[in-house]
Amino acid sequence: MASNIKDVAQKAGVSPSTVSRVITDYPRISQETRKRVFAAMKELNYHPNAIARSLVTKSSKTIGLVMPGDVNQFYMNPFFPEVLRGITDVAQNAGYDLLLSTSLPKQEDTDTLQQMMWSKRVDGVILLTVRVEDPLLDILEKQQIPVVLIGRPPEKTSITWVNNNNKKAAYDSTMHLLKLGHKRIGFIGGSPNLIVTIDRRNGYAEALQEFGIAFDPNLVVFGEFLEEAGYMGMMRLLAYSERPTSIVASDDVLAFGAMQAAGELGYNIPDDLAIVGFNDIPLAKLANPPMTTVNVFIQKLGQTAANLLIERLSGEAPDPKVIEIEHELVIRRSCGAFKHQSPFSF
Amino acid sequence: MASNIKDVAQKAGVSPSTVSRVITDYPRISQETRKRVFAAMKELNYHPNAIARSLVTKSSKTIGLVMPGDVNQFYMNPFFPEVLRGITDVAQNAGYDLLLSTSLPKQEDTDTLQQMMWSKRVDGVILLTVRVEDPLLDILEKQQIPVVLIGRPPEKTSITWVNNNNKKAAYDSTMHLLKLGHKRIGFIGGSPNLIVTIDRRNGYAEALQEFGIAFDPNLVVFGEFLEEAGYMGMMRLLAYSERPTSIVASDDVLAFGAMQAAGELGYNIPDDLAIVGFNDIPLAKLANPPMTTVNVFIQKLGQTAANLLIERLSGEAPDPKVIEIEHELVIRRSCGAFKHQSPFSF
DNA sequence: TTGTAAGCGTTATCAC
DNA sequence: GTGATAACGCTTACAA
Repeated sequence: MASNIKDVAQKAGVSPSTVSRVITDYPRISQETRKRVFAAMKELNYHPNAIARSLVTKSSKTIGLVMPGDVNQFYMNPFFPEVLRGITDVAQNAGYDLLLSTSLPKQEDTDTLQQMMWSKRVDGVILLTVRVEDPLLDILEKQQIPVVLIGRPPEKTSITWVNNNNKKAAYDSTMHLLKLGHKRIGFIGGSPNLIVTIDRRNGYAEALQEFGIAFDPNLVVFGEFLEEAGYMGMMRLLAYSERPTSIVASDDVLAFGAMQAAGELGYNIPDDLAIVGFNDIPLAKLANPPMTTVNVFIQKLGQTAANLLIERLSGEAPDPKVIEIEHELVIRRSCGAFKHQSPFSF
Repeated sequence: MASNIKDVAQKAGVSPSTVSRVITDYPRISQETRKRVFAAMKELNYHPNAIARSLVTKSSKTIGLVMPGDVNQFYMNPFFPEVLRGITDVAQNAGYDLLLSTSLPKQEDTDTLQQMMWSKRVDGVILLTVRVEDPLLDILEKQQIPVVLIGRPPEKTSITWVNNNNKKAAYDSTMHLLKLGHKRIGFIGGSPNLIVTIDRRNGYAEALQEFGIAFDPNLVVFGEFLEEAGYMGMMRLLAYSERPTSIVASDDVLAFGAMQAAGELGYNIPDDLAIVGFNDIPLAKLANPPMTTVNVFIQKLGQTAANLLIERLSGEAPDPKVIEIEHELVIRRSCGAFKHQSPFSF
């Protein structure tokens, strides 16, 4: 059933190499034979075997995607589809496919990465987030193939990465609350073993310090990047004897959970409790009240990472690069700065 | 740098075939040589070339994922990460990786599918949703490799598919509103060129009919599966001279948009306007008020599809199969049935 | 402009 | 238990 290049060659009355040349758009080939070859390909319903081609060209035109730790949980945060959107966008225009490598629950993700890097199934890898003391980084140092990180590696490395200035971003949103007059500001962080969480916490702390407000560990909680964590975190903060008047959540999903908890417990947002989120997910503007949040341009993060990787793969830009994606505080009603605003413009 | 099976063989003092046998866990091999081979592999930092292996075994241990039409938009709906979660879960346990094929914007997705199916890069394909008169189905009929559909194909086909009973599900949620006394029920549908949208609309219509309520086309709107569409759709329905007292939205994201519009325009939910959504996305319970919605067990949809495909790939279950995933109406406050309920239990 | 032949790194078949 | 050797389907010098 499945025909190969030899069949086509025979039917077209040419050699396999000629067929190969037609497939790969080799210029010096006569229109006549090209036409004959195409006809034969069509007649035999021929489709090139990408595997065989990869074996000889040593390129799979595929980008590997790796997420450390619990993949399941990573998928659940709206960050994932958004960053994937950016990566896909660039990849498809450059003719690359995407391989999601799925490590077994028991298997170390380091093994998965190793396999991916050495198996020749991908030309390059994008690592989607970075943990504190991430063992994957050691592997990446001895990279076998080009790698781009989304997120900040903990130390100086020779790896290319793209990231927001998360510290500054959290600083900005905290500062926004401080300027609105808040003195007791809580922080609800995501997974504490992710660098991004640490950076945002530090930005929060720095803003407080700049306002001469003592850092109170009882006002800081961490969880996973899930609604539940925001809900529970808010509970804890509100139960504190010196409860906060506002919250910096390091993720919109956390902020949603926090808003729900606050609402249930009889607090009005933003009057009793101002909340600022992170990421500006599509539903943020539909929250009640619409959520003030930091847009970190996730899609651009993905696009930039994919672009950097593809540049490397094309032989350009061999040096490790660092690119910072901008962020922007999107002020809506949950922080009390506005009273009304429609989420859509006509 | 990169070593191959020959290098390992040489270093271990055995033949390449023996090394291959060690790699593939061939039983009849002496512990002695096995140990020597492993040592050599480690010393040379050898990793098998998956491409070369695929070429001869004719299997890539990879499942292809295809979504028709605008990939970008598909990613944006929470359905995507959730179904992917289910697929990943099963795939990783069976040792399969996932390939996201990204068709160029201009390129027909039929071409992309063809390429994927013939290029030998994937062993099977999961098609993530089905359009009305989907041209991809014609291609799938002449399947080259096993395929599983998520969603209902429009006619009798010889393809394996898994789906919710979307008609029944919409019937159930509409019936719920009817039993609460609603007579004017609006329908906000997603993309009208998707089978799932049509099925849900039909279930809605059937319930009305059963209650002897005339179908009013002015109470039915369609859009994309995005917040904006729900917002705009709601506007249109509320502007109607005989405005609805309740809404069946065929997606939670649409319902969010609809709730936002209603709120802005001064309607109280559920008192002035009851709303029922679809999918039970994580944020549904955090809506204000918490959203009544149909849980369609998206993750299970993905798991089942992956399982069916992998069964086929393992040589089992060669006949086309159809599996229906259950659904469940999750009653929260947006339809007025309850007044209060906490989204989390302790 | 086209053909011949070697080789990409494996596994499978058949010996021994 | 282990080793030669021939594929797998393609690209790419090198020749013509």
